[in-house]
Amino acid sequence: MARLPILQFEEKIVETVEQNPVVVVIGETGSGKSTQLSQILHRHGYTKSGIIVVTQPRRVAAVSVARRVAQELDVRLGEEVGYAIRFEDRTSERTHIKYLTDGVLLRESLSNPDLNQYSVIILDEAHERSLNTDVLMGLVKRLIKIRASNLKILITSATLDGEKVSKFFSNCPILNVPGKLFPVEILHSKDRPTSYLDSCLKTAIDIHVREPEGDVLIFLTGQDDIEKLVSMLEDRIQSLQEGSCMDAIILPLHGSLPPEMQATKAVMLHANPKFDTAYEHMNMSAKCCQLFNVRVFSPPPPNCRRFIVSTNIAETSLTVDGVVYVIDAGYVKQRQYNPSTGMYSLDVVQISKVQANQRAGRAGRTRPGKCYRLYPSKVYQDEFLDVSVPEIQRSSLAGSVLYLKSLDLTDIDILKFDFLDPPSAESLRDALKQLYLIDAIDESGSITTFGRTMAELPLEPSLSRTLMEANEYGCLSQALTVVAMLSAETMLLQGRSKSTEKKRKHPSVDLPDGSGWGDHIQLLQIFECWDENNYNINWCKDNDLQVRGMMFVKDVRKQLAQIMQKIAKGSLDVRAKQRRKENRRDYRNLRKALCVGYANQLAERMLRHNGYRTVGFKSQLVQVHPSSVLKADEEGTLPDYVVYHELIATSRPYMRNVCAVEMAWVTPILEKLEKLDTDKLSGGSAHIDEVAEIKQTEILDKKVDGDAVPDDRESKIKAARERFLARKGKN
DNA sequence: GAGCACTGC
Repeated sequence: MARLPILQFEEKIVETVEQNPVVVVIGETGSGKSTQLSQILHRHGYTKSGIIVVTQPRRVAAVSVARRVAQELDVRLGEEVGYAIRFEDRTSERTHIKYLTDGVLLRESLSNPDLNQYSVIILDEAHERSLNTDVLMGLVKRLIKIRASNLKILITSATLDGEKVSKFFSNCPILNVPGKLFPVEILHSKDRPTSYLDSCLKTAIDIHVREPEGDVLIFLTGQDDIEKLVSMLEDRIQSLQEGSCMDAIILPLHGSLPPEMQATKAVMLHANPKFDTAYEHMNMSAKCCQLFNVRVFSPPPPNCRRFIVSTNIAETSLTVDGVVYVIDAGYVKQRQYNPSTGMYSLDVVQISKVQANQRAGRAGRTRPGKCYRLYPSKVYQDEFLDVSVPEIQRSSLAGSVLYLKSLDLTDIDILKFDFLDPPSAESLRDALKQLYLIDAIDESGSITTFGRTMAELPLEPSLSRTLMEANEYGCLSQALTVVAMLSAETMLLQGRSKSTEKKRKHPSVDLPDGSGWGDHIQLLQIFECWDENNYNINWCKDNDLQVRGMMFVKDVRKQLAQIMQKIAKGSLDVRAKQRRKENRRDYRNLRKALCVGYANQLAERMLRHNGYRTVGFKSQLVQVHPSSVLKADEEGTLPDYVVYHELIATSRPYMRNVCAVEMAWVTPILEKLEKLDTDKLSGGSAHIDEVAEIKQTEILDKKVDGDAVPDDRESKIKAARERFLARKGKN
């Protein structure tokens, strides 16, 4: 193997690390930073005083990089070199180089905040700015003050972000390590196309007709566009394929393709020689096998060009060999959270410069390539952000804030926690409100005993709270199942594109329906069915459930059950097979526990129709998602109150995964909302208060569904209750 | 009566 570029910098790296507590390393693709930095420092004695730990944002990366390093050092994986990911810890007492996902490192620092066992912490791929990496950056910044004498931090980032990270760490030095990419010629379009798909199609055909062999990778935003372009390409290429040019294979690539893809991905990344066995074991459908084994991950037949039409999954998560041409439409689909409404939306946004460069780089892995950008270079220069908006500014922060509170960093004010890019004050306030409503913090913002326990569970706080309440009501086993199912929800149903939809003969007729109580109950019933069928894999297939998703649920459930056992310090009945007695008919206790956990995700039905308005947020009209199994009564009326798992704005604002609850359980929440004082919650943090005041006024200005609402919070809540009671009297 | 990019504990 050719010598990796990074090795020429070995002395420089060691010298810089020797003299500085923090070093930023800019390493382009192919520089070997992920595998070599740890080994370089190991060679220079940094494993004598502790372990060198390297974080990765993805599990496959942690595993495959660890495997590679073990190979290079000629040791057995899990001994001197190991890795730790969720459900799998392959390290031993002899481990001195350890790869892990950033989430695992956060969990570790929960029980050992100073991370004393580590002599070096390397935060790899920090430019991806995952929520966990951002929290870690804040934590290590604090750590180097405490452990100045015996801790070294390395942060790897992208060219455009290095200065900023360096500044964050008191202007620490930046080392540049070149990559091993071939040159990629960048071609910008003159104008922005009126139709991206047409423009993609034209560019792709031009390449196919004019350019020498080499695969084409096309970046689009989602499944819909991908399917459209695939069929457009098929049509067009068929019409010109009269021996005038080489053959073509057109392949879609996105996350909702069958689960076998994921497994294949892992196999490929690990370059597993047992590929064939693994492949048989995965029991692939003929189509999938064609797509992912024969086609995307192995070279095309001679005189044949592949067109891979992909989401940004091909940007970082997965590498397709043989790509020489990239077509970049310049957009990506991003999930964002709005803290004032509690609503998520999935928006198409422009990519950042870092993303654009990453995409272009995909053309230069095997030989010089070309990247066709369907936007002018002026747009790239003037409009694109340097780096994508970090996840921490696009997510609900309840989990992260609870985590930080539970660390008890007495020397740090959580609300002024030193983030590379701080989240908005509004977002922090929203997190505090959520935590207060589920008893994780008290009215002055201090973490409660409840909150500490909740922080130990690898779940969203609302679900942790549900488990704890369920434990009180004797329905822990059911609640464990529900929250585990929710953690895997997107992996459960088979990917259903419009074309596969038609092919399906019987759309899951045999699955339980939640007995009218809603989607959580249905999820519970589905798992119970599987349990009754002894976790039979064929049962999943018969019911159009992804096997991998269901297996994941089983793992999550087991992990959560273990943690709950530990917390309760006694033996709990967490068996899925537990005899379900009186609770089975109306799932009353379970629904009650969900209501307590989802105190911040409550909605009240409107008087005259089946629309709902959210309670506790700036009031909005929302609807039950059409995919829900929640049932109306004989008169066609939905339940007066529901809790929901998430609000998502697509064509309209929808509540996804709803559960019917009762008025009596809602009252305590309304009372708590009445007492809510965000100023007090944020512990008098000045900058928070300012913004809070402004927003408060905004919230109270809003009206609800045409009904004039008194202009203050207290009477608004009272009015809501009165309206409800009036309605109740009618029935 | 609708549809969803990608990760992770």
